[in-house]
Amino acid sequence: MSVNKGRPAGRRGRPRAFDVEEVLDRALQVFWRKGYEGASLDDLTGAMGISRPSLYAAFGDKEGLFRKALDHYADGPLSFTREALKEPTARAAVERLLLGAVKMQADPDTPPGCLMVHGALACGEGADSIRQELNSRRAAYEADLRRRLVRAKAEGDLPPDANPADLARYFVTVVRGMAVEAAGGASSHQLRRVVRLALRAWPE
Amino acid sequence: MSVNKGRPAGRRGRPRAFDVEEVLDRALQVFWRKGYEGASLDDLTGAMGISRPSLYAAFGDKEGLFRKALDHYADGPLSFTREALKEPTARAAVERLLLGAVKMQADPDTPPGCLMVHGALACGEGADSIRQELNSRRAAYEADLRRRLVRAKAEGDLPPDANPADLARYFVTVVRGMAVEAAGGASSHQLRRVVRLALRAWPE
DNA sequence: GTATTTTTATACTGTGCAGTATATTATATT
DNA sequence: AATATAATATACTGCACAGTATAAAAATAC
Repeated sequence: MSVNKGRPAGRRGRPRAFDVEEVLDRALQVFWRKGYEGASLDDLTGAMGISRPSLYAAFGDKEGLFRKALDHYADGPLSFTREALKEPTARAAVERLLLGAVKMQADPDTPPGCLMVHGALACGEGADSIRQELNSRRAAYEADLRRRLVRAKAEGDLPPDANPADLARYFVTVVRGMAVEAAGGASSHQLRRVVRLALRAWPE
Repeated sequence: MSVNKGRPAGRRGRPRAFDVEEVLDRALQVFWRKGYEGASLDDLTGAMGISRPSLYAAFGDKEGLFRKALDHYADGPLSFTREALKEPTARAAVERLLLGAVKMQADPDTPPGCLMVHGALACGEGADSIRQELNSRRAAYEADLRRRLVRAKAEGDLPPDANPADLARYFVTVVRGMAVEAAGGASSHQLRRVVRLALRAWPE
């Protein structure tokens, strides 16, 4: 209990015995598997390997911890979305987005499904601010895709009669449906076949 | 408190002061809006207008009540699925299935989304039997659609290279994605545009 | 070495939960 | 009318939960 991992000198007092990013990752796994309200503080502290007061000192409260875990999720498992949208063609971007979603949602090393879908639905009325946060984050991902498709249309990468807003909503709807299926036990093989069919809606 | 609505003679003792189907419908609304674990017994008894012991006497326990509410859901809001599959062509059946799902999920008179999707995700590990029940019920709906598409293929109503299992999974995935979107506030107008695109995957 | 500051360990608090015990009320039977 | 039976109303039980108070431990500052 005297590790003091590369902390800047000048910080007085007893040093933290844990690495914030590491325990955040453990917390993310718990929230991902159980949802916001389904994850109890005993679940969280048990998986994180820290005590309750340590958690509160480092993250504020359960909601603060969840928001930090959400950021961690966006920067880690969900980072493929940013990369996907950089593909040169809209078609390639969407294909990579869908297949990336499959890979993430059915990855055997992480809980099945999607934290944002699971979290938003598995969330009573008491945690309304959490639900709003998740809704707005999901809306932001849809908006990113929509902007990418608007750009594609301007570039002639999509036919003139294509509707970027409708297409974006359709594809994120498929992604969220796959999250439900993955949470129910669907395999990545099955979901890839869903992707293949979903892409047949592509405007040619 | 002495209504005694058409109960068969010979039932001794104080008669029920409530109608079972009616309070079941109230319970369904609560579960639909809040999920299985999110619905407390105070929520339920409050909406149903009956006392706690009456609930336990009539439905066993919370899980028993939920299962009865699920049956009520299948017989009511979800009954359109049986009708949809009776359409003469597979294409018409799927179209009616998707549009019926939109109507149900975005009906302003009922909670948004789908009880089975919401219930399965908003369900901690404590209620594992509930989750399994919902998973198997959802699988049953997918199987119904698959059988309808297998029949269509045998009748020449689908091309020989069409894959009924893949198509069924794809369309139920879209339906579940729409349930997530509806729970997040999507309108029926928006969801109908999703349906229009989803149907472009239809094998011609 | 002593004081100061921050983290940690343990144990607690109040609240909401599902389920139940007890007593009362309303009906049918006799 | 008296009795048996089933449903209701009220209040309770034990438990899990998020959050916290208190004191001990581990580091820096002087």
